[in-house]
Amino acid sequence: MSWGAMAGQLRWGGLVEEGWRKGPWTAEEDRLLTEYVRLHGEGRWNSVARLAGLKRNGKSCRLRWVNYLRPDLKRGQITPHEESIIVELHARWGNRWSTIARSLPGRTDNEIKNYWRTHFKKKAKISPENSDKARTHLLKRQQFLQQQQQLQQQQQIQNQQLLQLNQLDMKKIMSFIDENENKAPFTPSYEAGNGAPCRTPQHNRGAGLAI
DNA sequence: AAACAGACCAACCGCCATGCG
DNA sequence: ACGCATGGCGGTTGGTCTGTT
Repeated sequence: MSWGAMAGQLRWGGLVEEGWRKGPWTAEEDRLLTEYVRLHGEGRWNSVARLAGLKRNGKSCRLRWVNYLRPDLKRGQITPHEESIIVELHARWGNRWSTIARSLPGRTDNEIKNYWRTHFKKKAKISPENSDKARTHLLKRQQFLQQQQQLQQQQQIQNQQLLQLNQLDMKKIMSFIDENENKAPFTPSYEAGNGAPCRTPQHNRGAGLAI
């Protein structure tokens, strides 16, 4: 565990009122949530705690999935093209981040919001005398981020290949379950048992789910 | 080498909209 | 029509990382 995660757990005290955990997510929690969504689909977030054995409230689970775990997320630096779209759409819609995010596949409202705040909100504060410094600073940082992005892209390709393999496996498992439903009970290691994969269309109205 | 400043981003909170009984 | 549960959205906070002084 990283120092950050440790600090987070110390700060948040692990368990809080009603037994819900707060603070940074662990790899194990991510795994449980991913597994839950793969089996039950998105939605019914308040059931996640019960069904996946997570000590997180529904809101926290949804946020984690939407902003971080979704397989279709495009990680890494915002491209100049995306930036121009953000600028244009912000001029049109203002701070309607989820609306803007709908026009940028793979980007979340949170990501765009953060990007806007750091790149544009503060630009107004940059005075002429220190704008050069800021520019070179930004340039160096962007070079660094570009390197990071290349690494992440490589990793993402590997992850997607892995995911495809997993999905194939899941299909096999699900068809196996279907075939054997009345023969032998399938008991995964976590509680996925009450069989209510309720993903209604009306639950997909938010930006996070729209592609 | 250490202190500091700023950028970045994950995660939380509160409010609001919607669906359902 | 009403109240409750749930989910979505925007704003904010706080920790980490990196570059600068």
